[in-house]
Amino acid sequence: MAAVHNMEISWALRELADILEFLGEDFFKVRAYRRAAKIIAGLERPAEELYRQGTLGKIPGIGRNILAKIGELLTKGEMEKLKALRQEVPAGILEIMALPGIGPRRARFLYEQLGVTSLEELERAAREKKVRALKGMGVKTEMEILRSIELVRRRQGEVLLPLARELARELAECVREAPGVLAVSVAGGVRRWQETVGEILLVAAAKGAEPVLGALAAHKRVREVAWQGNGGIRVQTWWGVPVELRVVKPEEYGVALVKATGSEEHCARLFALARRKGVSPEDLLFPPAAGDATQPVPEFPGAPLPQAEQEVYRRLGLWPVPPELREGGEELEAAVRPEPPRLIEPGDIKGDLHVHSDWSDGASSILQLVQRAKEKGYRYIAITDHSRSLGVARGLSLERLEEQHRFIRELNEKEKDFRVLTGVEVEILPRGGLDFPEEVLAGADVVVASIHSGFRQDRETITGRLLEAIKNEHVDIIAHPTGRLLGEREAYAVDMERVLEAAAKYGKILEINSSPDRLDLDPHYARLARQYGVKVAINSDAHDLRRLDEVVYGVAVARRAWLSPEDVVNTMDLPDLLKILGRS
DNA sequence: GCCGTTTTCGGCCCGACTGTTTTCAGTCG
Repeated sequence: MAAVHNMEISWALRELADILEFLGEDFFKVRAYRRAAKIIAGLERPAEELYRQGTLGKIPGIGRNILAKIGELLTKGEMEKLKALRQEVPAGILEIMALPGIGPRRARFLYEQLGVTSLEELERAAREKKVRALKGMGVKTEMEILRSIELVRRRQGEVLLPLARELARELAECVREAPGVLAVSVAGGVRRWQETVGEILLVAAAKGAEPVLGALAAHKRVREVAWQGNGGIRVQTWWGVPVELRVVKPEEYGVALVKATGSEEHCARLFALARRKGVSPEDLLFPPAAGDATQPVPEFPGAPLPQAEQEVYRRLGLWPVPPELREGGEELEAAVRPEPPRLIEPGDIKGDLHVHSDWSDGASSILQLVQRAKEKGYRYIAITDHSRSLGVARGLSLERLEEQHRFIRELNEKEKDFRVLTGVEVEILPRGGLDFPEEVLAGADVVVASIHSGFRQDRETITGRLLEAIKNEHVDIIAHPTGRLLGEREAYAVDMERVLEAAAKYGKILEINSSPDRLDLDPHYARLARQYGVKVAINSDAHDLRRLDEVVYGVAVARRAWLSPEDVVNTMDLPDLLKILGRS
């Protein structure tokens, strides 16, 4: 593992971009840094490796300057320019600039007019009604600022799942290699595939705790030790996520993993059940079996559980409950039944119905996407680039769309056992209606419709736009139905029950968007979808090759919603799928 | 900042929405 993680390089570049933007630097320069940050974050291999090989600078978007800055970070541990700029700009201003509705200009204006350099100071100024007095700002802006600050506060300390998984993987590896460790596993929200987490829990089995605790404390990602003792340690990391490790005696491993993985509710009910059944704590002691330590952070939802943990559930007369279900709902009642539900697994997915290519704002060519889809074992993939009105995403004009569909049809003539579906992600326009005329939509294999504008419209308006799209006979799938961006933007005001009702009536599919910052539908609505008889599609919405793999996050959402393969359209073989899409 | 190869300088990003305003600046996707 590289010493400097790709994420860390990406963060540094992004911070550089933010500061330069605040300072009023040229738009294109700022964008260049942002692009580079995104490119580095999307790399499949450590940038450090590529840098040493001399191939990092060959990637489009990484030019001489940015390459040199990355080099500095890799060799000296910091970027000179970033260090210097940090002196110039108080860190809190970047937080102000990150508020929705506040860009570089307003952040600068607030700073100059009110002298605010942090969220706290801005909040005070807003409460004292000083913001509304400024030129160009009013009561609404002031209220909006207070609301956004509230939102930021609430999500503080929560990170998206992929970041937590990455950190957990590194630290678990380190623990596994510590002396005397028999097994280690991540637990808690990460293991339950919760969408965001506030901490990472690790459980290890070892004869002696001290050397194991010491190994974690000495890890390079660890910033400081919060506490240590009694077989446990809690540390703060440089990535901002606290990590707690519990080291238990080998025979306690299974039950310790159960306790550390389930929600409080799940565990309380589980151990109440044990008492009712007269199962003593001694009856629940199971040491790790051979092979229990193979994968500390499960690679995909539905991965096999450690034997020691399975034994705990079996001893209580239950089938081993998958971590994604351990939320304290009805999973324990369900688990007394002889057969566990057949939850969807990544291997059930036969294709992706929402993918962007370099024809619009994707980074990869159609051929690359097709190649990767085949490698993943898919039978089909739909290329669904943006429609014309989404300018920033280089939305396709009518002519470009037709050209692309011609290209794809020609491609299919050479394909055997694989089908590239023509598609489009068509804008649901702010005033209602769709961005392409009927006859164009009629010509596509898959029409994905979604909202990218007018997020702040009222409930009636937004719901109305979605209902209109659902009623359109050519629309197949509503993508990211609530529009939320985790940690950035709340869902728009939508009456999801009416949307589901309409989707059921018109036979439309709702998406579980697998992007880790969307996960939209969420488990609650995904489950509701099934109750309404609405099928879902688990799509990646990938903008590059690597993100095709994010579909596991969507599968995790579906599992958390108790969905089976038959609830999900892209588990179907092509003929059945085409039938559902009305294209057979 | 990056890129190109009719190149080493000029193009790259644009339309819509929002809140504040009577004509527009700032923000966003």
